[in-house]
Amino acid sequence: MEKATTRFAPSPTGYIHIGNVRSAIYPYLVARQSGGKMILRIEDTDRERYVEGATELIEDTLKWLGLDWDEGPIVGGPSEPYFQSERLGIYMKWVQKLLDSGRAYADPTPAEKIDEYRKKCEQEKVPFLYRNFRPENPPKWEPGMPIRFKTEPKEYSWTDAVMGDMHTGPEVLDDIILIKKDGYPTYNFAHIVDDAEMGVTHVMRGVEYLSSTPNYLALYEAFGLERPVLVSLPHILAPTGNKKLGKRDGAKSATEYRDDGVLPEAMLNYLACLGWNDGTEQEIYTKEELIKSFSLDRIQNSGARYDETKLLWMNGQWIRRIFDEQGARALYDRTIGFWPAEAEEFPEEYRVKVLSIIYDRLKVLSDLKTMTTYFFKDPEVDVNMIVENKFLKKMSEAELEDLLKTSIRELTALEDWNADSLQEVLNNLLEKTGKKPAELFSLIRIALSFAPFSPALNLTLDTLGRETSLARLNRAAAAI
RNA sequence: GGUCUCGUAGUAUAGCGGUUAGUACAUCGGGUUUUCAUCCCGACAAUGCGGGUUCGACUCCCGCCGAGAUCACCA
Repeated sequence: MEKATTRFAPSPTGYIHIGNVRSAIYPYLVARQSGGKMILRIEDTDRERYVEGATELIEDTLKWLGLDWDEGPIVGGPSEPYFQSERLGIYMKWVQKLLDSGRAYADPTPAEKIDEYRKKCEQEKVPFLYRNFRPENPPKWEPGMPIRFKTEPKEYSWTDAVMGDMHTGPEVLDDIILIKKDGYPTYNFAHIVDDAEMGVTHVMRGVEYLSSTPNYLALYEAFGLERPVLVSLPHILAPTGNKKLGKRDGAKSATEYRDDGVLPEAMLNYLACLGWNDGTEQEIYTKEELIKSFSLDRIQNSGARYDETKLLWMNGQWIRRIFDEQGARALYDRTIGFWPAEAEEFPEEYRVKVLSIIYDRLKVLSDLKTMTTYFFKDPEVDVNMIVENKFLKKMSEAELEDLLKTSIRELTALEDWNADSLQEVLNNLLEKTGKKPAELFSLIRIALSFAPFSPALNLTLDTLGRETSLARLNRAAAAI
């Protein structure tokens, strides 16, 4: 495969929400698959929408997901600078070529005049094409004047890697603005220049650019540039409605998911497989597997709906996978910052042990905060949880107290306190008391944790330790 | 309105003229000595509509309907 040079070229207008990060993932996969390069370019030509700090947010997101770039901010590269706002001279140089060859012109027409033309067309119900109102004798360009492309109406055919063969007539071509009156280039112009200068082979972007493609084709032609591979990425749709996912739908930033305890592996996996599949029934992919099996022609060509439930399911899968394949310690390293405050006072070994008995219940790492508190702090005794429990409510309070005391006695007698021996004691208790597991175990479980759920009883007892376990059971027995 | 794109279960998708239309999430049952979860088993559930072409159409063609994108000195 030819080495591909791809780029992710976001505008620093705020955080990038998950609907957008997929357009960073696919270029990355293409670049890595071919052994080529991935470029990060910041398209900051709109000074009004520019948001301070947005570039750092973008960089953070990419780094978190493990999408490293070979050229761009921080790492530099042969085509520096990678901020469009610092490349103004380059754009002027390119536009000058067009000015010289008569393929671009300075446009002195005031905005009001343009509005007038547009309204006139609306009234006459004909499409508004600026090229029909081109100034006859454009002046020599001077700062403060926009520069337009002088288009040649004609038909264009091209192949979009996702959408297939495309064809359009001359009616879609117009004299687009190349340089704005503030001296900054438009996206339409700047990305052509930058992609050419940076050797980009695959232009991957959202489908919203599909209809402007003929204008880009005209520009490539005017410059004598070879067309890159054009790739239109369908939108990710909001959970409801048929609109593309956006911040208004509450689309979170990738970093918010990170802060909730979604693993980057899961996020990458989910997003990559939203609207793409390799034809097999595989669901869980590592980054390496994605790089290996990704292909542009298997990208779906209709929008895909964002489904957070599936993301969370996938995150659970990844949590278990890391635990199973890399061990408790590896998963623990990912949980720093997600524990309840009280956990800090306990040794790390203890937290690892807690993690290893509850990890299969986690959907997101922040679940640790609510699910593990009773391992670090004595829970408040709530007798109602015992007497109203569906398995226990048929027993009298005296009976419950007696059952608990019997259990305490047997457990106290146990010298070697470990998961296996505890299970033996519990089994013996079952036999001795003639109770069902649902009854006996529920009672002990609640007396220990006063939580809606907890891990297997012997593991909970073992982790809590002999002293704490017995103290809690006694406390509960006294309260009944 | 012009131009372009899309249309398989609630969701994401497989399929590429002949299948009991497969898989995953979700939902609903059941199982694994308590709960929650994991895991396992099972159930429900789809080719937008109408015409062709063909022995045969989810698949090819046309029309309709529905959805989306775009028509900026925003990207």
